[in-house]
Amino acid sequence: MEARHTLADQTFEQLQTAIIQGRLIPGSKINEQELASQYGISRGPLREALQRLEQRRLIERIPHVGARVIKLTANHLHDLYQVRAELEAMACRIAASSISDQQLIELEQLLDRQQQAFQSEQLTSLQDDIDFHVGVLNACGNQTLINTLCGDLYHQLQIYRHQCISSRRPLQALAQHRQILAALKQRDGELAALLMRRHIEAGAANTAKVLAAKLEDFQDE
Amino acid sequence: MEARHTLADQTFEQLQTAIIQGRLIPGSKINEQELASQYGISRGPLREALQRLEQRRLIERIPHVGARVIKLTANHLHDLYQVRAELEAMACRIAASSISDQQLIELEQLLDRQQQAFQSEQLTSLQDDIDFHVGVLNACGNQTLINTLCGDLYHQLQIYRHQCISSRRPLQALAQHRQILAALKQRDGELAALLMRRHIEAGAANTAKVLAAKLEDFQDE
DNA sequence: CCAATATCGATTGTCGACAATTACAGCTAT
DNA sequence: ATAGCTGTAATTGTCGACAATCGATATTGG
Repeated sequence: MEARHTLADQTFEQLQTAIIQGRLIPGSKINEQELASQYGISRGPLREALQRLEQRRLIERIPHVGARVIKLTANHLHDLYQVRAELEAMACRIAASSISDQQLIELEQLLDRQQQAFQSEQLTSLQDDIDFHVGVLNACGNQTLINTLCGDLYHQLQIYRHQCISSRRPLQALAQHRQILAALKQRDGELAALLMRRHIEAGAANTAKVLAAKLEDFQDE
Repeated sequence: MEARHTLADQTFEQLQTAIIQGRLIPGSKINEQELASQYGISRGPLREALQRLEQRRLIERIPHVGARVIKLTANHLHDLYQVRAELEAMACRIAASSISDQQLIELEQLLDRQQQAFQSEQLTSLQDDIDFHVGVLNACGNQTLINTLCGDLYHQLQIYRHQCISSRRPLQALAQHRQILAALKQRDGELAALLMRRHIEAGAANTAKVLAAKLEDFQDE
């Protein structure tokens, strides 16, 4: 509950989750007046929120014309995952030589909790996967790398992952996370990077398949 | 002269160059009222410009407190160049297999023009170096990669590069650019990536050295 | 004399109204 | 009937003023 208690920030967060969850459908136009009164605020803070969404590439704005939610395309998805794989592999390579024993323990505990939660509830959350990746990221210590992934790319990715919930394979993902963690433990950066790249590419292929099916259905535009 | 003719955009551009050129000194506080009247506009558009500068990490804002220009630190510089090297090496790897003959020719012509300009005027512009890198980037075709570098990282880097004009070695840089281009011509992605990484790391070391000297002088805080 | 607190000034956040630009509808002319 | 133009309505950009919050100074109690 990270409260930056300003209306613009709150509205930004709400709009972001609305977009990620698909409540604001991709490609639809955004009316400032309408949204503002809908959220019970003025157009000032709303415009600030919209601008931040634009910088995160969740919406597209044209001066004097307006804002639209971004559309989902196979190309965009491909580009996103390609950059993500490269950067997270890099994070692994760095983290392997800089991660602390404490951080290693925390990551292991995180995976244990997730495995336990899965065995009992049998349902997995998208957040679980993200938590592990963010953990590795933080361990690498490169703030620019962290900002680039957490501040920009992850939010765009979440749109696709939420739209394409897919036949996700949480057990497989969990096993891959354990492999990556083992490599980090052994300070084998190259192996960790390789495993991370494969893990992400598997997820990309999976998401892309579901997206293709979805785009097939909506033959519109 | 890419005109997005809205006051907020114009002000954003002007403020950005002001920061990059060091006219707004790093770490200094920003007064909205003062800046607004200085640019002859209202606080509305100015705040939009400030917010975009914040997203590009050229300034830092705290709610109800205000905005400050970012400070230059050796750590930040290191992180920036590390990510940049990785991403541009990646761009080379992709571009090697996707660049068109036309694009190859244009890059060569660009380098020819730069060499000619250098031989006649004996002075080199920072923009020349950027132009080549952007050219390679565009050739790779990954829009996410392009956005990440051009939209975020480059602007932060330019602050350091402008502050640390350094004993730049334009001839050496030009030669390295030619080597990279040659590798691209031969469709040797791995070689191009390697050369690009070395080229960037050389620039990083150079800039870091100058920055260290600068920080030595300003022993403040 | 120092510390904690209250008050004041300054700065930021928010609002409603006005100006500028665009999109659409209807009309005219070919 | 369609292409181009024109006027109007709707939407976005901009402004000035008000409200909320923070930092610094002054004050009071120990």
